Amino acid sequence: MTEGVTARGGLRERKKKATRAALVEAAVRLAAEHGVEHVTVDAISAAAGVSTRTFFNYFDSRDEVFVMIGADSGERVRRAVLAAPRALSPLEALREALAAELEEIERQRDLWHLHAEVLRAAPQLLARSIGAHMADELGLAEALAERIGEGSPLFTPDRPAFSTAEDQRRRQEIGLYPRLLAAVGTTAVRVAVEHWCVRQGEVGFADVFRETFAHVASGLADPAARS
Amino acid sequence: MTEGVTARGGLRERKKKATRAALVEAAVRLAAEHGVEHVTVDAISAAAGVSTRTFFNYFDSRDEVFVMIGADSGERVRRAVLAAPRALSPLEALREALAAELEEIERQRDLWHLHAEVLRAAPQLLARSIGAHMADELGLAEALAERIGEGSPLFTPDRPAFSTAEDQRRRQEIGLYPRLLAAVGTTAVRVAVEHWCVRQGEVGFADVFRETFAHVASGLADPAARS
DNA sequence: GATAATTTTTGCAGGCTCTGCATTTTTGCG
DNA sequence: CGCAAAAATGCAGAGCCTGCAAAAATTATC
Repeated sequence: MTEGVTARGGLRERKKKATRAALVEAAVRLAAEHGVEHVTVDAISAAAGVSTRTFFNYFDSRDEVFVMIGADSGERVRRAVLAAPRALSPLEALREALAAELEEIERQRDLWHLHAEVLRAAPQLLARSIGAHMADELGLAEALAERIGEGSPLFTPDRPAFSTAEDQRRRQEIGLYPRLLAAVGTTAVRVAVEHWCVRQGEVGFADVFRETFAHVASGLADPAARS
Repeated sequence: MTEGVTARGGLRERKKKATRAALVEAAVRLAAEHGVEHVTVDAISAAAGVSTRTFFNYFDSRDEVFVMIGADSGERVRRAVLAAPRALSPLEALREALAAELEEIERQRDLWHLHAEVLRAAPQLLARSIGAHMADELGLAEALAERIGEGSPLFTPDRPAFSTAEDQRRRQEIGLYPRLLAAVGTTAVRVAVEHWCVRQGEVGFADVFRETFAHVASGLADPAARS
């Protein structure tokens, strides 16, 4: 296997991370070559050197292996939102937190580009990817609510992502504004990424990102109607 | 079968609509009773009085039957956007178009409430539902682009929703602003609906909807910082 | 009204996804 | 080394989904 430079945690933990990464990489590589639909769990598992059954010990479904990139993005963004200078408005704080995270992702350019290509050719998976992000959305809304000072500090940085029954209760505690902020923020990121993917090469991502948030901050005023 | 009062189209066409509706209703009813996960395609088909194989002639996947409500919403919204008075800003035009469609949906209250309950208990399906709406998003962006006057009039009201290869090309024709507008608009609707579901009974949906779009129009300014 | 053409339904075979359970292998530790 | 915990594996089985060809239903035509 690949040699883990980071010796954090026991060998057991490192091996699990390695296996997971191997599965993701094998899956994305195979998908880029043969098309997502023609990649079976058997093939992914074989390429990663584990049994088919083991695959399902790591991922709940076949599709999940294609969308599980940046699994810990959510937590970093939440922390950044809470740590942002209080001089920033909520929207600005969110913008900066997301911008920082996107720079982080840019650093793993290659794998991410391959991933983006795979997802772009598979709208069905893109949908599920959005769904995965939606788990983050609720946590992000909580972080924003706490930053704004609304409600009690029920935020705990690392928390299981999905828990239907629990979510229900948590949703009730959060106001409309923080939730809208979180939702629109992630939506803006998605649109920026999509738009940038389409115009790849023409413009830098940072520019697209800034422009997108400028539109949002202006209340989506008609850019054609300059007065 | 149920007697179609509307005699439009041949018997064949009416029967297909009836079968589809029967499948949806059976699915939702069974899901509300036993939980989505425990409803098999066999059970749905049996309850609707058709074979299992026939189910898959109507829906591409088991999940689709749970999210296929308001399938023609997208087209109506697009038409409304194009028909809106030119005095309205793009965001206002979109808001009014969506508001009208939501009123329309409210009219089929019962089935929709059951549906909402089923989806709320199944985040995985909610994700797919969002995905289904995303197909509309692109078409909505086109309609908005045309209304704004940007680019050529490539909008044709009724068009197949999904066509991966084709989408690619269409995306390139649309600017960032219309796409962002479409995405944020549908996101705002989603947040409004979710928030309203959680606070059911406390407030009317129309109020939540107005408040949500007011936030968006204000550029998501901090409502706590009144100056 | 009977027959032909078209569409829809259906059964069936088969592959893939995913789960539970028992077993084997690996790892952590004294 | 030997023992306990954790992970990987094999296997059986349910369920999802897709071609394909035969059967049934609807529409068109005479």
